Amino acid sequence: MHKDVTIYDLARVLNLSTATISRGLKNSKSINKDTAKRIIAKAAEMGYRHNNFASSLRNQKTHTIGIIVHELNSNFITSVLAGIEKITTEAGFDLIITHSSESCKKEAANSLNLFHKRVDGVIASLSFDTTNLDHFQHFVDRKIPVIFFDRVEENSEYAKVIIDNYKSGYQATQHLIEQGCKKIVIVTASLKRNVYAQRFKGYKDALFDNGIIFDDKLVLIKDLSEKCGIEAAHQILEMKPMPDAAFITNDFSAAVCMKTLKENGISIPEDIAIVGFNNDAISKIVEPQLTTINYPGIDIGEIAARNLIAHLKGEINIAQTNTIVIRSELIIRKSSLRKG
Amino acid sequence: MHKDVTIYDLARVLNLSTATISRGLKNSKSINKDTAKRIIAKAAEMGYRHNNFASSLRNQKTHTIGIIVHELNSNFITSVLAGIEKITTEAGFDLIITHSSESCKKEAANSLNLFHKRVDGVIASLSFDTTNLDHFQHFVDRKIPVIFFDRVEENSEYAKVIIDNYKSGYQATQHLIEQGCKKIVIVTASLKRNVYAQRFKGYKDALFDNGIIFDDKLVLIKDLSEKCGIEAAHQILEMKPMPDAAFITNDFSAAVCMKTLKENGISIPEDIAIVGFNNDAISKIVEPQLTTINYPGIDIGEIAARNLIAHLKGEINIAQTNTIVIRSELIIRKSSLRKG
DNA sequence: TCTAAATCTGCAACCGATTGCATTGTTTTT
DNA sequence: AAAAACAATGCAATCGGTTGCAGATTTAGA
Repeated sequence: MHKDVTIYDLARVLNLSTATISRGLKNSKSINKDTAKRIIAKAAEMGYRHNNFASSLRNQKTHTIGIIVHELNSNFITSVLAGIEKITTEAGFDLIITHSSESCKKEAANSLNLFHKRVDGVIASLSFDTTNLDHFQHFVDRKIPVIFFDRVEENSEYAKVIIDNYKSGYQATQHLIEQGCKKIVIVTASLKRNVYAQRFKGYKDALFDNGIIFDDKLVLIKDLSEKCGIEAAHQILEMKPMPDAAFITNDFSAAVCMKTLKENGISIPEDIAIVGFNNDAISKIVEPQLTTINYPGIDIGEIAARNLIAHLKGEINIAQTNTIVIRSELIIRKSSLRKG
Repeated sequence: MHKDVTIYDLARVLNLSTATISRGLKNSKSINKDTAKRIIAKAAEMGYRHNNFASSLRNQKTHTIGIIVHELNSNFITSVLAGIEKITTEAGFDLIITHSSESCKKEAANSLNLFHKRVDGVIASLSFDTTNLDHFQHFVDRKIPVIFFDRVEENSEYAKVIIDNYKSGYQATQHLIEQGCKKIVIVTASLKRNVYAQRFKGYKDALFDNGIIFDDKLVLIKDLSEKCGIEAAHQILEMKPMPDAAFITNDFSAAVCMKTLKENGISIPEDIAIVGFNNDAISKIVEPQLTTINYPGIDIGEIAARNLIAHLKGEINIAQTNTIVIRSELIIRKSSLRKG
């Protein structure tokens, strides 16, 4: 096993100082071009690799951005990651991706881990059961920028990139009403999480604006898992009269729910119209295809990353740009089409 | 913005040497218990955080394991990650997760990045188009252990954790034959990748053992994307006579393919029986539910991580344990059931 | 030819934690 | 009471790269 080659080795072999080597390796303008070329060639020849620790220790910069997400297995999250990667790679930043499996405890552990790894900045989307942001405080104390996306804490001072969940919830509900639906169930998750709270608010307001009386027995708060979809279906089946529409704020749950309903002899959209949320791949595979809300993960990722990096370069201050709202849209498919 | 607290600060405040502080913080036995307690209390009070760089620089160890996977958005991968996390967290290792989006180039970049971050070990699953492992050579040169799982290079010297793809392919095909199928299409991906090559071999041998002549017009090599599922369906529809079974080596593609076939008036499993691979969530949602091969991601992740860590601790040498095979099983659902 | 400016390169301190060895003080043994 | 054993702490070098400043060399200008 050969030991690692260091700039000291290069300095010795090339008969130069470590200062010159260090500068030569990063093409500093104050180094003779030929010298720099020789240094780089010799470094390659000897298999030199830059030591991030030494340089991070010295620079107090890691050129690394930490990501905290609730889960990895959704189209939305992976497209956000793709967007983030595009921008950070261009800017020469590395990523450390962590996921909290919807657990606040794990989220806090990840946050601490990234803190210890001394990331230069953080991009995060909160877990289900996160109710406060104390575990991000260490970043604030050390002036390490944090941007949240999608799942955020609305009244916090942190920068955020989100979609208009209120509008989306309103649109989805309005669409169902326009299809002639009058008794609309909403299946969603903890209203403590902004995304669900806002969608719910949109739902409620759309009902009100159309003169439909809100009924809290039609609100099913669940965890949007597979089990949740099945349970929701059974609860819907037991309601008398049965609702004529369901707004389920997650495509996977919507798919499971639809399937369960169909197994019980219900026709979609004839007996009940369904709208999901996310435009996951599954929404195009279920039968009938699922009406849903599409929102561009890639753009959200790019914008979050771009702002974070601009902040790190001192070009902007994200503490000022508090909230960025990205467009989203209703995609109408068969699961909700009862007219024409 | 306050500067970071270091052991020098603690030493000054407590009137001790940095050596004592360092030892006290990690509860070294050679330190007076009371002193240690004072140190730890003061560290907490002053907001001291351990500097990983300084310590990694000194120790030449990062206590971090790098992960390279092709994609993040599959059940299988996320359960492998869960398994890895369980073990590494217990052992006090951190993870850096990277994904190569099925691109060998990106895989190489990730590998280099992890190398520069000086991970202590690597766990990887190859991308689609990776044809050689040169970009992992730097790890070998520096004696950094690498374990591959699932997507591996069969004839390499690296340690691997895999399932018996040959047996699974054989079982799937045998099952279709037992259902009375005679003309069985296989839809799969590049046969350069071990998993697909082995499944294909199992398919071929099962045909042979049952006296069915292999026909290479029934082999559709694709990329297992959404488009692929649609294309495969159309190719199947055009074959005369139409095949009575399809073994599609990925659940998502199988789902899309089934859907397309159904849209064209084909009944499943009556007209054509379908078997997928992976036991993804989608396999239970499509109609009819999809017969598939299940294999335990969690176990694969745990075993890979356990072996890697044991190697790092010097307990075993993974260079000797060349290949570990994990059980897998056929899960029979409606999509292939033509008999009783 | 002499000075001023420009171009290169080197010196040496620094980033923060670790650890073998030495030192000091305390307790036990004889 | 002196010697030996032990416990607790400190000294100082080390890991590898960076950078302000100074010094050396070359080039340009007068």
